[in-house]
Amino acid sequence: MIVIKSPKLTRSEIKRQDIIDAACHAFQEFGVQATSMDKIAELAKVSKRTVYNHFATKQALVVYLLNEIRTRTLVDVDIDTKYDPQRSVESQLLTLITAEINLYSCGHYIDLTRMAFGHFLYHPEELKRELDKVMAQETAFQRYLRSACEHKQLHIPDIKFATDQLQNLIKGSCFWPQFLKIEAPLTDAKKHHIATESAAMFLARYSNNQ
Amino acid sequence: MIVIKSPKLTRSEIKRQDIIDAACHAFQEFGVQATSMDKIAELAKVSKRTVYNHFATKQALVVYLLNEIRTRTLVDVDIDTKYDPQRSVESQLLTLITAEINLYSCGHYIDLTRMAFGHFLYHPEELKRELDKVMAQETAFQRYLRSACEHKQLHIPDIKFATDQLQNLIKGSCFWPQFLKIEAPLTDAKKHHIATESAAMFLARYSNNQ
DNA sequence: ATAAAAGTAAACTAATGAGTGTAGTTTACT
DNA sequence: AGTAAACTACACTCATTAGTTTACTTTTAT
Repeated sequence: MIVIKSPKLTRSEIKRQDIIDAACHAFQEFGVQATSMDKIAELAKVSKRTVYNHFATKQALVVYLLNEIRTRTLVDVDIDTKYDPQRSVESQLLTLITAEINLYSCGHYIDLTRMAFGHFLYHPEELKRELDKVMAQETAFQRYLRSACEHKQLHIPDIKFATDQLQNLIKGSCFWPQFLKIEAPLTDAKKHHIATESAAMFLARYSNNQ
Repeated sequence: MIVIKSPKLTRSEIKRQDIIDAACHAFQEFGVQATSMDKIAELAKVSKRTVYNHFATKQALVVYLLNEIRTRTLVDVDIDTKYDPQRSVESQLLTLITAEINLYSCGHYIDLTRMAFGHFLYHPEELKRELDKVMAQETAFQRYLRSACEHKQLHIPDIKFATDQLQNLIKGSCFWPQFLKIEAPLTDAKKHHIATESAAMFLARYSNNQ
């Protein structure tokens, strides 16, 4: 369960935080639709009126959380994305893949996505808009692959497509099963296995060596 | 939109079918929660009481549809899954992949999954149970890969894992984007491209030749 | 032709949920 | 200490929804 916190202390802000935590928790567990404002007030141990003092409508609360979520999750994106001649491509790719897997595994990412999902599944236009904002930054792989191609370490005719392939390999094992809660969280051993195997398959296809 | 039909003719059965169609349609479009029984009656052009004559509760209607869906979607699974020495592995793999892609692309599959999803996203235990029923039959790839390994055409240490990898490559491009309605339906050219590239990557990793 | 089976419209219950209004209490700040 | 801002409990409105009841009509099958 994700919990959004910041270190301040007035009573009003504490209450507000309690509301946010409760909403976050409940939305993730039961979905937005199935969570009433009364329930949130009860969970936050706050009067219903206070909830409405902080968030004029339920929709406002949902929107606030979704924005908060996007800004909080997009912090970790800046890894080095240039090919480094000192290290093997395989090793560098593994680093990137591992970072991606860890993003998915921290729990936050999944929980947040679950919440966003419940809200957006039947609002595809809104979803697309939000997703486009994210997409702009989701190109760490792409940048690295382009760089490695320029150094003749990889041979990739269509970098966007190859990026998708690699991401599909990872998400299919690390993201979706967790998202659907049909599999237990991955152990480090499994994560490592998936990372090396994904890299191996990708390099088998696109490596320039031999 | 999926429509479940069978060719009979009493008035009662026509009405029943209208209800089922309407429910199917509405559940897929708006989600189960957001669709009221009144709405279904209205869409089916049937009195509310008639809905309740056919389905005692909303839950019963949902359950009926989900079962219907499972049995209807699982028809197409029986393709030949043995390695055929007369044809190349690549060609055979392409056949299987194409069949899988077509399953995802027929629209039915996606729509049905969307509906099931809205229902199951916050009922993980139920989801797992349903999924297990499906899993038992989702091994067409697995059977073929095992067969090809026995004929020394492929070298795969972990067949289950490799199957997942292949399926992830396909689903990531053909299923999830459609499911989320963030991409237009695939053209035949795109489908073919994804199929050949998935096969190419898979074989680059696991082929025994060379 | 007629009776049983199935459909209809419309009014109903009971519950839930979003959001408001109010009168009184607690907290924070000067 | 005193005031404004924020919190509380609680009663309220209004809309929606699952499911029922009733009195009546249409279909179907003998």
